Amino acid sequence: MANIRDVAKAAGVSVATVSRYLNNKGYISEEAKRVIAQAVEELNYQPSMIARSLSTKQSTFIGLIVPDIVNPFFPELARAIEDIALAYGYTVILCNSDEDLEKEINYVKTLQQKYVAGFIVATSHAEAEHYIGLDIPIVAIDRRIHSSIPYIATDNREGARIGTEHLLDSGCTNILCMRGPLGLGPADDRFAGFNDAVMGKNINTHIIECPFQFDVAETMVKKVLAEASIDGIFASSDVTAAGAMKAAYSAGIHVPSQLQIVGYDGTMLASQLTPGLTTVAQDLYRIGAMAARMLIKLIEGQELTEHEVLIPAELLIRQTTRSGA
Amino acid sequence: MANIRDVAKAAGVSVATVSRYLNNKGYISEEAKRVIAQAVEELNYQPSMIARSLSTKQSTFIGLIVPDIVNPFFPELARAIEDIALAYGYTVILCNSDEDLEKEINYVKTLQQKYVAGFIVATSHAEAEHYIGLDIPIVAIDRRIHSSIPYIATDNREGARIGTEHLLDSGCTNILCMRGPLGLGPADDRFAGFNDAVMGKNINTHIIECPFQFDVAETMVKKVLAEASIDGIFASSDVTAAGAMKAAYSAGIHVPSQLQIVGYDGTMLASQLTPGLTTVAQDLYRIGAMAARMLIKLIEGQELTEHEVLIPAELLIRQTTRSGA
DNA sequence: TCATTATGTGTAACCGGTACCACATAGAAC
DNA sequence: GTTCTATGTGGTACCGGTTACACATAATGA
Repeated sequence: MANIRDVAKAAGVSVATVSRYLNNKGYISEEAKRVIAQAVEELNYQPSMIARSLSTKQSTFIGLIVPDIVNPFFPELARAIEDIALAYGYTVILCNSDEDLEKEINYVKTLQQKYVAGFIVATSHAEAEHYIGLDIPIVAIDRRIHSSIPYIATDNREGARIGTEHLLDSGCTNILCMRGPLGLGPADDRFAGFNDAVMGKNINTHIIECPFQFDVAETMVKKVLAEASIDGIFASSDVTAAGAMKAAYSAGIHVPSQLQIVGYDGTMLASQLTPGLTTVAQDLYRIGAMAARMLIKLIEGQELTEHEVLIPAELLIRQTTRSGA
Repeated sequence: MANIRDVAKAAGVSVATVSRYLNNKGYISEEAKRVIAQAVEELNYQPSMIARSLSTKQSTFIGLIVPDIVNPFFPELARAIEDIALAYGYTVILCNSDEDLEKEINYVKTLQQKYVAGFIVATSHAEAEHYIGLDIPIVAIDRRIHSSIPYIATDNREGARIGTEHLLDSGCTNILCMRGPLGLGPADDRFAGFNDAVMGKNINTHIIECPFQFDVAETMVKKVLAEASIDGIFASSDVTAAGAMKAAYSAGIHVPSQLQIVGYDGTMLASQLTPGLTTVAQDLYRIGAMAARMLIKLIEGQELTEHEVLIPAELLIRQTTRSGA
């Protein structure tokens, strides 16, 4: 592969001129532009990003840290981030942390060695120290890491309130709330939103804490349905809602006539279930895209206009609730 | 950040010695090891992979090109690849091609500039020229690119045969085959497997060509169900099977008592549907992991023992077919 | 007319590693 | 005693870019 000196020689100019040409920096005559362009063409020259990175100490890699890309919540985020990154000339490095702090720290370290320009982090365990010390731009998605780190998420509390309200409007009076893990920001927020909705109303509520896992959700809900009479479920993710649907099916309980279910996230999964899952949709693409844009701004030294952004959620009424049937 | 010269100075040795120490190459005295290790520790030194890459013209980046990470087939692959890559010290760059040739070529170009060590490609359009000319290791997943490029996939023909056979065994006699796009390797193979199974049997078959998209599948199946009497569907992906389930539900056709459905892929989606989707499972993790291992072998200059690997598929019987009900 | 500024280009140090080569020493082999 | 080999270390060119600085020349302003 040709390098910049080959191009300079072929064009009959110095490497500095070629470099200026490539970066649109400083003065270059039209004539120089012409001959360089021709040389670049002839040699099929492509500048080495590695060499450029070494010299400028900058790079065009963005590290994306997610708990597990297999969770349907994350591919949509990743997709958005990748789209924006591509548009701005960045590439995305995929990291699965498995919610494992050590793995996460390790990743950050490794990627620093590789001069990543910044991180988008969709996982965290309050152990913010590992991030705030870094002199690399970071944007947090979904879960807040630290007040100093820009943060983008859905307005989970309001979203959960809307979703629960929908169950209420559809006539549910015995509601099971499948809240997410205690201490996990978004899960806590959604639970708060659920409470906002039922508070003061004459509603029987059952609360269970359930991880964002299909199997566990199915098992837990099966048990609850056997013991209590429930006519509505607010699940704090689509995956756990899917588990609840399965449990209802096994128990011979018809959805939505006997039991109504509202999920959360608005992933593909929700739309592909039968019956279609009514869900509180996060605008995942918008969140991802916005995070990517913010990160790139930070990387390129621009000021952020907003430090924390809450995106409104939208209720997608489908067939697991009666108004959608 | 400290560099290798700082370490050398602190340890009172030359950079060459430090470099040898870091790479476990050549002779180093125990004493030298000790002082260098100490200096590394003190300075919290981390070698720059960028500089190393520039010098060695190698890197530890693997480019993963998929059509769309949002398709539930790919996250599981990506996950496996990432796991293996991490274990061997590589990092994965995520690229969504959208089946767009230009985008794909562009990606390859960009990543070459960034010195990726190799590609794992899960997308292709027979336009293999863009890959075979590259002097970078490539491994193809799922879809064959060219005979010169190592290829790993499920034994789709046999998998489809097993899946179809299962419908036959469960008593279906009017079977709809939702084949994937014509000309797409795995889709053609699966269709061949379907034919292998029904050939010579006294079965009515209906064939439709259906892209791997939920909505399209739902619409197409709705139409077929309205016009013909079908008691079994072989879908060549879980996503399209999910679409078929939805169509049956809308038409008031009960699964599996009136209509049995077999999907293909064995993604999470299949297990999360209600009723659970009987599906021909690809061992996605194994495929991804194997592809990653093969690629790393190639990158590191080792010989490949196998050039093409077909992984057997496994039938997962769940509740959309009667033997699983 | 002379100083100043805008325009244009080249030289070479630098980013942080790698690795070739020279060189030193010590023990083994002859 | 000399040669050979194994062991250990250092100097420095090189990878392919960027950019500070020096140095031109032409145009502008006082």
